[in-house]
Amino acid sequence: MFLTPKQEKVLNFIRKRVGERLPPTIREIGEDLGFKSTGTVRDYLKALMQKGLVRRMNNKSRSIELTQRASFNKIPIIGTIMAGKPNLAYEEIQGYVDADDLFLGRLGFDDVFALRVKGDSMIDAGILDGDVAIIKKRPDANNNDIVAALLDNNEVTLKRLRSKAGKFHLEAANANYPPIFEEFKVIGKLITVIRKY
Amino acid sequence: MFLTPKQEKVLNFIRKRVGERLPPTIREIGEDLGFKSTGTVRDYLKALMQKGLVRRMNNKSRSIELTQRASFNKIPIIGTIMAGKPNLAYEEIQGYVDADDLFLGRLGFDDVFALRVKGDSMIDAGILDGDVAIIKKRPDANNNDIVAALLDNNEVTLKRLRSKAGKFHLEAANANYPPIFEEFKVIGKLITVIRKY
DNA sequence: TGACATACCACACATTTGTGTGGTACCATA
DNA sequence: TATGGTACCACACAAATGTGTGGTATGTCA
Repeated sequence: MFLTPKQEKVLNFIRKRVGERLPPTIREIGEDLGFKSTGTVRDYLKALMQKGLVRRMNNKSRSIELTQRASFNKIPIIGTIMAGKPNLAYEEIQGYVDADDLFLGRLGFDDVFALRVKGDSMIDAGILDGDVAIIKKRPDANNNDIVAALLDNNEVTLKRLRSKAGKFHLEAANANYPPIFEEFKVIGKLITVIRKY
Repeated sequence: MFLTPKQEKVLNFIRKRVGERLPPTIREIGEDLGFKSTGTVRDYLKALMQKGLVRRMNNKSRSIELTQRASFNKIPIIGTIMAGKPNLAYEEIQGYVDADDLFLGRLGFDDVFALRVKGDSMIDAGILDGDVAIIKKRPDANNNDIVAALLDNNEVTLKRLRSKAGKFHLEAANANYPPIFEEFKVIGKLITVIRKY
């Protein structure tokens, strides 16, 4: 029991539109797929809803939503690098990564900001000069978390938070940098690192 | 000449809605901000359009679009880590990173896929076990690019592409791994690394 | 055969949504 | 004083959009 070819086409059109910008109206779907009746489109939507791929709100224009399962922003994980025999024709897809999720997750943007990393003090943690560090404010940072911290001299630095005998200090991930015991304030916690080549 | 506080509020509401799911209707904007007339909202939209922050289509529901400049998927770069005196109240924003851009750029999804990195063979390039590697197919890979390559034994590996005397081979970024001189086929080029904490 | 799913259409109607005109009020600047 | 921007409202109307009923036709499964 899965999608009929026509249902698949309707779903793909919705995916496309949702991905591009706006979810389509019922008539827009009909136009694209060559249906002359809105009723036809509604029949398809009903089917897709019953199969759990689509959600809608009553009397709201363009309120079609893709469920997790049907969501477009997914990148196939073909294999784990260094092992396995991935098939590039996407026939051996192991699962999906939600692109949005991968990036920011379900966080709002309000308490998230980015810092471009400069320097090599975290190089042993795989954080390189030029990387973008996504930081979440309102820190519930714990021991061993990598945090952005504000130092007394007004510098912001990315370091690992360590506690020793009940007291916190900061550690670089590079033997050339000594630990920091001076006063600091944690301003956020590292949640994601992104590097573009 | 920039935004009045009220205009800012309208823009922020639009940002929020666009980011969440659907661009709002004119009446939805009015409801949220306490305007009793659709005309009021249209006045604001007109102002935002004139300032180049918003685009719309005629007679299309929910067709409000944020322009590049006002786009929501932007994360402020407050400062460069390890230097500068960033103000967390977002008053010293140096620029913006487009979140979409940061992530995949304007690539389609067709020729992009993800691999989860396993192992430590690229650790000196700051690519750690568990990272997600975004790979672009149709490789125009050059010397020194990091590539996903298919080996003769059907394994896929992430390595740096090197040419020596007109011949290509693969190098790990970890002294414990010897270079690979056997046959291989480049299947894609590393364009982005993402790490979630 | 009956029941049920797929695969459509026509068409009326309700509701939502966008458009447009005209108005009031305040404040700054020329 | 006039002009123009900001900051609203009321209300009518048009257009887009969603809802719903009732059809036809085809095929499959029991």
